Amino acid sequence: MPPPSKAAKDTSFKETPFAVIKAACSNCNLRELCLPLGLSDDEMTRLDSLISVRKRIKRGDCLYRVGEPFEYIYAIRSGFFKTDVLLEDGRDQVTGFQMAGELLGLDGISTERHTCNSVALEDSEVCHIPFFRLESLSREIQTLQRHFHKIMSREIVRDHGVMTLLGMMCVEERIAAFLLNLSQRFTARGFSPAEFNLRMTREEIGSYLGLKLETVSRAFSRFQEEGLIAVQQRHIRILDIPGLQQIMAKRNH
Amino acid sequence: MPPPSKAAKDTSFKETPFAVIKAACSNCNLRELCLPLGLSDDEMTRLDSLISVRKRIKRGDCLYRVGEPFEYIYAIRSGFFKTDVLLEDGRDQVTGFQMAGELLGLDGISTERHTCNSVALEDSEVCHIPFFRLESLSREIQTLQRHFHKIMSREIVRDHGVMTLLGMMCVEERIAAFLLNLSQRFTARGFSPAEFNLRMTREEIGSYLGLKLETVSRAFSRFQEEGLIAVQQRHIRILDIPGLQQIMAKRNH
DNA sequence: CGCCAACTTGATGGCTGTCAAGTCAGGTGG
DNA sequence: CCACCTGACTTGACAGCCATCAAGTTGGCG
Repeated sequence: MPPPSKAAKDTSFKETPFAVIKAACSNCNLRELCLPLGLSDDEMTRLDSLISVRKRIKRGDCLYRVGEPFEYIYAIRSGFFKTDVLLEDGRDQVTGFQMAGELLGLDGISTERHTCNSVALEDSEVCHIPFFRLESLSREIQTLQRHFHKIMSREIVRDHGVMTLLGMMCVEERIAAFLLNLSQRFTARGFSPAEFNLRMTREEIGSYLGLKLETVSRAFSRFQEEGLIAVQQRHIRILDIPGLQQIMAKRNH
Repeated sequence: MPPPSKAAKDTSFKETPFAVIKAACSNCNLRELCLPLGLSDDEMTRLDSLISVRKRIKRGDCLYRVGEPFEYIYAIRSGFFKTDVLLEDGRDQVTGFQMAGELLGLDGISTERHTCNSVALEDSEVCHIPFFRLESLSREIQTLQRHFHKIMSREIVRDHGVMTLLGMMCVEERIAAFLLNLSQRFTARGFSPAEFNLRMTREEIGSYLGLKLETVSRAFSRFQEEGLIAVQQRHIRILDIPGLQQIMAKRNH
């Protein structure tokens, strides 16, 4: 395998004079979203020194699986993931979609084994952060400790949001919430809030939202008829963000 | 307000010669379930010194509310709580039920404001743990740090479980899962696995499980007809634990 | 060009929500 | 002590939403 370089997937190699930039937090454009948020240059260097491994994950491959020993927290450098859990009878549920700058693997801390599968939905790159060394470092760097705790807490709050979505929202509310959430996260990464490509199938969206794929498809079609969005396969244009927000605000009963 | 003492609610004062035992982790019978797990005597004393306040919460009162500044993590010393979130239109959802030895308030770390309400479902007693001092101490005591991280991670895993429950289980599976979970948690606290009183209404159970109260009631009645449980208002006797487990194991489709 | 996975759309049925009426248990005041 | 009241719970009838089943369409890729 060739050594990974930041520009490996760019078509315009000439625009990147430093083709073999060492991937590091300090020169990562996600540092304001990811773990290093708020660290001084010196502290960031110390965090960098933990991260010995950065790995490519091909679309469809697993980053980790249920039951595997837990050792690393993973930071997504580029790409897109889903996590899912399987019931013994074969049914499975997507528990989240993760994008660049977000952390994977927090579920494994509790039992020191992973409790879900993490699958790349497109070719991706992740930083391996040895968890026990991260704990050591966060005993020394208060800012790092605080930020890590906030990330874990944010995950809990996010899960509560999904629980309310699954517990009391109707189809249209779930889909609107899903689209607005994606839009917001793309925006935070410097992409368009109104136009993006879905990385997941209708079935995966449905699994995440507690719906069947046909129901997801129908909701997209209905939103399109109403002029809220334009859908073409996985390409989404949001035409009326306030309209989507209103769907969630109005009580249907 | 009189200083709380461990025996204050006992009817048999004569059996407790030390009527004003200082409530402390080191003499708390929940220390193996709660935050101090694995600490040495010395370390436990240091944790004790953080916990200046222990407070009674009356049934129906809030421990904290959405939007309040976050300052403490709370350990339940006795009693029973629910957490819930409100949507702007008035709908609300129970996100969890907490019992003795469990922590409350982890949701607040992320934004330093609470994101849910915590309500006592019976007269309860909680230890107030100043979070920022807990962070300091966990920078010094590795065992405490590790255990706190495990508790947060466990909360994430628990939430994933609720998401699968809400996303793909039918009514009977949800109710069976709910009863088995309660049974297991009562057992861990030295109570009967098969017989207990529910602290919450049918409506609160339904809200937690994404169902209406009538649906919960009907499911209880059906389980009773099938000889799986005996229900009388809030008193539950589980007659056939394997039977309940089977409901979750068999794929209905 | 043809295949296949992903997606769309329609028809139908079942589960669970909704509405309504009635029961039960606990607490209060006469 | 009993009547009454209230909140919680149970049960039935019905309806609506979403799952299911089925058939067709689209787009990517070998």
